[in-house]
Amino acid sequence: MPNGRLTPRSLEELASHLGLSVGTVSRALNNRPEVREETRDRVAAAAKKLGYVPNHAGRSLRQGTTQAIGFIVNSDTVISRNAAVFYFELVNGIKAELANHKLDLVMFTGSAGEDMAQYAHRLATRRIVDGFILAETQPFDERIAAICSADMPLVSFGQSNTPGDYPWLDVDFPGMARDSVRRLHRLGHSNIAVSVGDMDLNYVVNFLEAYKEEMTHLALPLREDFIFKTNGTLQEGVDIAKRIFMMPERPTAIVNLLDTTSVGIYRGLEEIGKAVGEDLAIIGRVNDAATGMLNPVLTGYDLDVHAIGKELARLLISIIPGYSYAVRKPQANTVWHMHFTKGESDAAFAG
Amino acid sequence: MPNGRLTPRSLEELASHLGLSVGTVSRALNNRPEVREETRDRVAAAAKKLGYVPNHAGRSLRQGTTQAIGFIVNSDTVISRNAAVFYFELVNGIKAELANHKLDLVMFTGSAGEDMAQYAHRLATRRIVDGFILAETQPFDERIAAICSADMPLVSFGQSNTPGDYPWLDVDFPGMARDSVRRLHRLGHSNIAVSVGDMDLNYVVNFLEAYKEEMTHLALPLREDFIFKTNGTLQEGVDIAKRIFMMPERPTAIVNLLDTTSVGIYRGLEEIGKAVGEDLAIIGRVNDAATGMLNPVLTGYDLDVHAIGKELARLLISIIPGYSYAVRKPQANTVWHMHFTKGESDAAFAG
DNA sequence: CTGAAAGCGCTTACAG
DNA sequence: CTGAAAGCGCTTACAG
Repeated sequence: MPNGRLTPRSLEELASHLGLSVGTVSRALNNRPEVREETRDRVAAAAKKLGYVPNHAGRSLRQGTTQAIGFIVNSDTVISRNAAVFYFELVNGIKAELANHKLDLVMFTGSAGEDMAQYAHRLATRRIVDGFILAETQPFDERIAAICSADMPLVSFGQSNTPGDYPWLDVDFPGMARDSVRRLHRLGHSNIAVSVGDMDLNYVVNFLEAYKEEMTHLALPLREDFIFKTNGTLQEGVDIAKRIFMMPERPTAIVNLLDTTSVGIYRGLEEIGKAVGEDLAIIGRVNDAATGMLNPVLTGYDLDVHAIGKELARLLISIIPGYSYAVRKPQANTVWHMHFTKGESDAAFAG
Repeated sequence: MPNGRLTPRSLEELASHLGLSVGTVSRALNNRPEVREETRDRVAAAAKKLGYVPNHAGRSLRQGTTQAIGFIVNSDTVISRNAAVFYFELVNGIKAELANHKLDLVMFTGSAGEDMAQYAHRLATRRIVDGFILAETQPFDERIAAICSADMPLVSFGQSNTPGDYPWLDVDFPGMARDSVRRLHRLGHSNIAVSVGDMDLNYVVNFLEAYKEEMTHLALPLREDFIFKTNGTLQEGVDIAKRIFMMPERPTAIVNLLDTTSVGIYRGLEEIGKAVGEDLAIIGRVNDAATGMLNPVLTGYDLDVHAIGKELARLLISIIPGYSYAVRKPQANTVWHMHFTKGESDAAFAG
């Protein structure tokens, strides 16, 4: 290589080192059938030994493809900071699947004060990746419009009302709301409260809607003061517990959408000397890291986040042109069901 | 645009739409002084209206630059999952600074079973970004060698013994260890324990080393069973608390490197009916999300993570060729001091 | 002030 | 089976 460098910076350098043309070297590296086996081996050995890696921009420009997938997530709100662990796990799942197709994952985090729609548009039109997985969908989500209008393959994690030709995968949070209300109702509870997070997020809206529907359907009291809105901090959970026991007609059960709220409520009840279960039945999201240590054991719903990541990646691959070899029938619009575990926090109504 | 598309896919399309040459349009978009103001305005208006964004591969290939920075972090270990929130906040800080230079940030997360050195080598040689910020350095870190050998600008968050021409920023965890031991010693404690995380990480090693040095220096007992190693789960913190009170000659104080360990110890002490402070003095990492709710208030050290992110970005920019306009004297090798807050968890030795 | 042309590093029809 | 050449979308000396 020039000036004593070990690693070739271009095919040109590698080719001249081998006494071959760039075309042949390129074909060899890409395992084209037409190249002689001996040549292929020689090229592969040299590339490996010298540490040659194709220049990304060159390949990308020529092929119109980048061999990478983008994952877009916000990083500024309190909600997403609580969700940080969740997203790291999701990313691991996505990567596990992408690795089968030699695709890389890059993560784009939007931050405070940034116009996410504009950011998404820039990412999409720059063609920096071959497709996007988009998290934290909103009821109307301009990021989706931006990506679709750039004709980029897209899978959204969470539904949205924004129209477009993209598959989504959504967790069945409405099912969690309905089942929880029914279960508590069967246990004799009528005054069933709910706590939710940021109402800008589509899944939060849907969860709350399902709660209301089920309460109405069972002719249970639907009261504004039984609906607690939080930003997902522990402290808010503590406060909810305390507030509940200052209400003249208080809820005897609560369903929490966010795991941190459940943890906070446990703590709040302890502070005011009330018992989880007997004094307030709780159903929530179960999750080793956050609620795994709660005592009594939290009754609720958990998710195999890693598996969700893999499925999102599969969905995306199925719609990226050029990966049709990998296409099982594109299973658009997947509803992902949650897994219920009976714990000790949902005692029967004490009367 | 061809076939009714609104957004031009190339300069060529935009230029012919405007009746100009690609060269002129390119110069106008890049605000070159030589283009006539009227032309520049006309081009800018059309680009904005039609939503033109330059193709990334084309620009990158020509300029040899990508206008993006990479942030590399692991995502598989328990430690990093605890650190997820930390890294999201760090990323926000990095982005805030990069935005001043019109640089994007992309995050690369390594996952289980992946050879990180190989991954780093691939990223670096592919020239997918203009420089890297590397987190979670190890005492010997092959990722650093891989990036340096590809001549990519690099800043490491945390020192490493791996040689190379790169600046680092390291938090003064050794200072935390020394100061904590001294403080507890002044309060009358001799049996001072310590808890640490993954010994593969450089900062953990350095923290422990400093603890040992200070204990030795003050002629305090340096015992293997006073050193607790954890993976950073709450449960391990709980267990540490319980184990301590089963020891024949037990520590009367402990310094925790990980915030989750402090939270776990509080909980463990409560379970066995011991009091934070009186029964066991605790100094730890203070951090709103994890330890903000502890009662009594945790004495310890906190970090302005957002500011660290900004500083890392500044360091990196100062060494990227072409950004010399932004160079304040490159302040390599920054030791970042922690901020101490007196709480209520470090009571004096009770005798 | 603008246009025509070269060239960044690849891949891939097209010849041979 | 291999080489020579075109072209992906940009930027930038070089002319005019």
